[in-house]
Amino acid sequence: MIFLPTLAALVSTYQAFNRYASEDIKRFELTMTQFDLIATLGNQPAMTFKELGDKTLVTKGTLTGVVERLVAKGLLETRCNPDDARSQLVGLTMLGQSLFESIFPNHVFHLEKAFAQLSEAELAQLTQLLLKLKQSFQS
Amino acid sequence: MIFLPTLAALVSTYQAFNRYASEDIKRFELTMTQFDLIATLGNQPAMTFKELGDKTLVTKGTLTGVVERLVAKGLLETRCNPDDARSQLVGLTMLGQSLFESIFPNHVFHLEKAFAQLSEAELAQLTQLLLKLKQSFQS
DNA sequence: TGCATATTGTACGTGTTAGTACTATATTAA
DNA sequence: TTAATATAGTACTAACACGTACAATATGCA
Repeated sequence: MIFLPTLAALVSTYQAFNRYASEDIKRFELTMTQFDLIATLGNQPAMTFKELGDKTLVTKGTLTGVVERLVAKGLLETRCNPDDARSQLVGLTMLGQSLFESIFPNHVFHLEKAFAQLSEAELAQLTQLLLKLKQSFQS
Repeated sequence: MIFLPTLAALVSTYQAFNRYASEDIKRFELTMTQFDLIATLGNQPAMTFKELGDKTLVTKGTLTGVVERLVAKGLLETRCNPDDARSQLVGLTMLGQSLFESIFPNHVFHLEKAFAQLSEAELAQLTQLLLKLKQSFQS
C-alpha cells in the first residue's frame, strides 16, 4: 500500500491542473477538450479525425460531437479527404485561426507560471517518472 | 515551453492509470467512480454526502446520481443524519460490505503490480514532485 | 428572538467519456 | 476479380463532470 500516496498525488494533481487550465479557458467560452483541438490544429494543415484524435487522446466517438460543436461555432471546418473517401479533413476556419492566435500564447503563459515553480531538473525528473509509471500501466 | 513534455506526461499517465484500473473494475460491473465510493466507505462508519464527496473528489452534483445508482444496486443505503436535518448519512449495505471485501484486496494487488516497477525512492520522489506541482496549480 | 448568511443536498443543462453497433470505403490475399 | 478483413467516422446509450439555481435547514449576530 506504499503506492497509495503516489496514486492520490497523481489523481489530485491532474484534477488541480484541469481546474487551473479550465478557469483560464472558460473566458473564451471553450471547454478544455475544445481548446485542445484548436491548439492541436493551430498552425497546422488540416488533418483527419483519426490523426486529431490520436494527437489529443480524444476517442473517435467523442470527437464527432466536439468537432460538431466547434463547427457550429464557426471555429472548425471539415472537407472530404481526396485520398480516402472514408475520411474527412478537419481544420481551423479563419475565425478559428484568429482565435487560436489570440488565446494560445496567453494560455501557454498561464500554464508556464504554474510549472515555473519547478526547476528544469525537477521537470525532467517528473516527466521521466511519470512516463515510467505510464509504461507499467500499459503492459 | 519546456514544461510541455511534463504536461503531456501528466495527462497521458493519468489516462493510462484510468484505463488500467477501469479494466479491472469493469469485471464487477462497477465504474471507477462507483468503486471509489465503495472503497471509501469500506470499513468506515456511514458519512454525509459532503464528507464522501470531499474524500473522493467527486462534486456534490455528481454524487447524487452515483449514490442513487449504487443504492439501486443494493450496495449503498442512506439514512437521515440525526445531527443535521439537511444532510443524510451514506453507508455500505451488507451486500456492499461483502462486495468491498471480495474485490478491494484484488484491486489493490492489481494496482500494486503496476507501481511495483518503481522503487520506493522513486515513488517518494514522484509523490513529492506531483504535490509540488499541485500546489502551484492551487495558488 | 429574529433576521442575514451559510451549508446540505437535489434538479437541471451542457458537455465529455467510453463502449458497441453500424455504414461506407480500403486493403489484402486467394 | 472477389471475398475476407481492416479502418474511418457516425449513431446511440449510460455514466460522469461541472456549474447554476433552488429549497430546506443551520448558524451567527444584532
